[in-house]
Amino acid sequence: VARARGRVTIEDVAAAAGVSRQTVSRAMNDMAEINAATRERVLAVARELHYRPSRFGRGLAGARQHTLGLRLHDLMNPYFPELAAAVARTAAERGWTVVLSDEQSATEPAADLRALVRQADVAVGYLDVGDPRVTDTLHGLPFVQIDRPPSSPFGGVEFALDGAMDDAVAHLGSRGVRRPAVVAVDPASGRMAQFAERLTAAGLPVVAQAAIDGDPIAAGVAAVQELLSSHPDVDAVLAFNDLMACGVMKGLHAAGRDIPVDVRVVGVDGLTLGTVVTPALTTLAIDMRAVARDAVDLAIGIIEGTEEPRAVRRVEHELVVRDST
Amino acid sequence: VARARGRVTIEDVAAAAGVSRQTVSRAMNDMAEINAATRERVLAVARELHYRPSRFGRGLAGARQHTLGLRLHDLMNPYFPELAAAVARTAAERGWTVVLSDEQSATEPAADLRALVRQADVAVGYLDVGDPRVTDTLHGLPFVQIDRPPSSPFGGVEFALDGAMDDAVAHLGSRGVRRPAVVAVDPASGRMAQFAERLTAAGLPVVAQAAIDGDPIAAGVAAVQELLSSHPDVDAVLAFNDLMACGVMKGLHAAGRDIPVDVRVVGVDGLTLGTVVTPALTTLAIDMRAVARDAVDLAIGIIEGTEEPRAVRRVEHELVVRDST
DNA sequence: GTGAAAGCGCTAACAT
DNA sequence: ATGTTAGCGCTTTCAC
Repeated sequence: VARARGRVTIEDVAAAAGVSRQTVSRAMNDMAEINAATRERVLAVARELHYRPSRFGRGLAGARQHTLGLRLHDLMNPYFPELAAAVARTAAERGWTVVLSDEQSATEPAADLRALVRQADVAVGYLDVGDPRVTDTLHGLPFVQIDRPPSSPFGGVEFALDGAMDDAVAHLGSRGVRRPAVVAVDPASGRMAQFAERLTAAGLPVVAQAAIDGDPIAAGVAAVQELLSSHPDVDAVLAFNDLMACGVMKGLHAAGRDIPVDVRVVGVDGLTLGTVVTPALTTLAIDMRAVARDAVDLAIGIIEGTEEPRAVRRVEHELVVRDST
Repeated sequence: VARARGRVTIEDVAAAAGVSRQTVSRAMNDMAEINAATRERVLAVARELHYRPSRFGRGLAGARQHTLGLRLHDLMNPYFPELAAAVARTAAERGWTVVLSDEQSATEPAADLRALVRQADVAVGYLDVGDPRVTDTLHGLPFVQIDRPPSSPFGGVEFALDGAMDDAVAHLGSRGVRRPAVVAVDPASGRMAQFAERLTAAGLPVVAQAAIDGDPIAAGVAAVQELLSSHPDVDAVLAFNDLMACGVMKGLHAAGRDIPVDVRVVGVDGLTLGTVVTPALTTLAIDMRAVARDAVDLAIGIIEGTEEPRAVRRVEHELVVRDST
C-alpha cells in the first residue's frame, strides 16, 4: 500500500484493483457504464491508497473548469467582504470557482496579481488602473473592473450616484440642514465634488474637510474633530463612504453632539455595518448583488465570447434613509 | 492571426514566431538561456495572438502550484472576513493561492465543497462536522478545522477561552456587577455554559437567555428585549459573540439603558466591529493572525508530510477591556 | 461492461 | 542559445 513515488496516480489504483485506468476513471466520476460491484471495489482501493485525482491532469484531459479571480483592495474593509459574498454567490450559481486576491496580502506591489494570472481565467474587482506595474502584471488576463472610472482601459461596472445624490440633497434640505460639510480624503474631486456642487446649487454652502489617507474610521474621527474646531456650526456631514461615516459618528459622539438632532450624517455604500451602529446610518446604497451579477456575467461573457472584452454596465445608487438624518 | 481551434496554444505561438515550443516557454517564463531579441519577438507574437498559457498544462508539467481551500460559513458575518484576511495574508507569504468557499453560496447543501475538493490541495476553516453529507463530500481532501471541537474527526485549531473567561469574570466583579446574564442561541451549552459556571462560582447568579438562530444582530436585539422584560434588573450581558453583543447594545439603547452605567456588555471574538460601535465593545478577543498562521501551517505541513493529518494546535483568547464595561 | 489508444498543453532534461 | 524528446495524470474516443 505504501507508495514509492510522491503521488498516488490513477495507474496505481488501477494496478491495485486489477482493472484499467479507464475503469478507475469511471468509478471516480460516477459514470454509467460500470458494474456496481466493480465501482465499489475500485473506490475502496482508491480510499485505501488515499488517491485524489490530480486537478491538472483532469483539467487538461476533460472539460475545462472555469475559475474567476476576485481582486480586492482590503478584506478588512467591510465593503469588500460584502462584495465578495455577492460575487461568490453569483459565481457558484454559474458553476465557477473563485480564487481570492487581497491586495493587502501582497508581499510586494501587485505580487498578489501574479497568483491570479496563473490561476484564473478572468478577473473581476478592484485595480489601481493608474499604476503600470499593475496593468503589466495582468499579462493579458481579461479584467472586469468594479467601480470603473470613465478613463479606465478596462471594461466593467460603473457606479451611478447622481440620482441618489439629488435625493440626498433634497432630503437634507427638507430636514432643515443649512451648513453641510463633505468629508473625504480628497473632498474636491470625484463623487464628493459632485455632492458639493449639488448642495451649492440647492443654496446650501458647503464646507470641505479633508481626511487623512489611512484607516477610514480613524480618519473620520480625526476629520470631524478638525471640522468642528474650524466650523462648530455644521449641521450635516456627508462622508465619502459608510466606514468614514461611522468614524464621523464616533467623533461626533465624543464631541457630545447629538445625531441627528445637532448634526445629520450620511454615508455612501449601504453596508450592513450602517444598520449595526447607533443611530443607524443614512446612506447612498448600492445593490451589491446587482454589481456582482453584472461583473460576473461580463466576465463569463468575455470568456465565452458573448461580451466585448471592454463592455461596460452601470449600477445606480439609491438613498436609504435611516436614523442618522 | 485568427485561430481555427478554440484555444491558442504554445504551439501556435511557436509556429507564428518561427521558433520551438521550448523557446516560447523560455520567453514566457523569464528563463535565462534565451536571446533578449528572441524573447521580445516571441512575447510580441504571444501578445498579438492573445496567448495565455494553460494552467493545467503548466501544472501537469512543471512545479506544482499549491492551492489552499478556505471554507467559511458566511462571508456576510464579519467574523469570517477577518479570518479570511488573515488566512489570505499567511497563504500569500507561503506562496499559496486561496480558493474561497462560502457555505452561504451553495445552491444545495455542501455543493460549495465540491468545488474545493476539485480545486484545492488541502482545506482550512469551518465545517459542520456533525453532517455526514459534509464529510463525505470531502472525498479525502485533508481538512484543518478552525474552532475545532474536542470531538472532531479532523485536526485543526482549538480555541481556549478559559483564561480570558476568568479575567472577564474578575473584571465584571470588580466593576460591581451583581446580576449578569448570558445570551446565546443555546446558553446552556459550550462556551456559555462555561461562562455561567465561572460566574456562579464567583458568587454571581446567572440568568440564561436564549436567542433565536438567525441573523445575530437581530437575535441580540430580540434577546435583550425578552431579557429585560423577565429580568429588568440585569446589570451585565455576556453575548455569544461580538455580533450578537452589538445587537444586545442596540436593544439596550432602544430600551433607554445606558451602557456601561446601567448594563455592561461583553462579546467574544475581538472583531474590528467592536471598535466602531459606541461605546466600544469589551470582548474576549482571539488573535486571528495566530489562528490563520497555525491553520495554514498545519495545512501546508500535512501536504508536505511534516505534520500529522489530524494534528491540533491551540490558540488562547484574551480579555480586551473597552468602553462597554 | 471493460480495455486500448490517443492526446489535452506544458516544461524538465537532454541534446545540439 | 535553441531544438528535440519524453513525459506529467487524466479523460476522451474507439474498440471489443
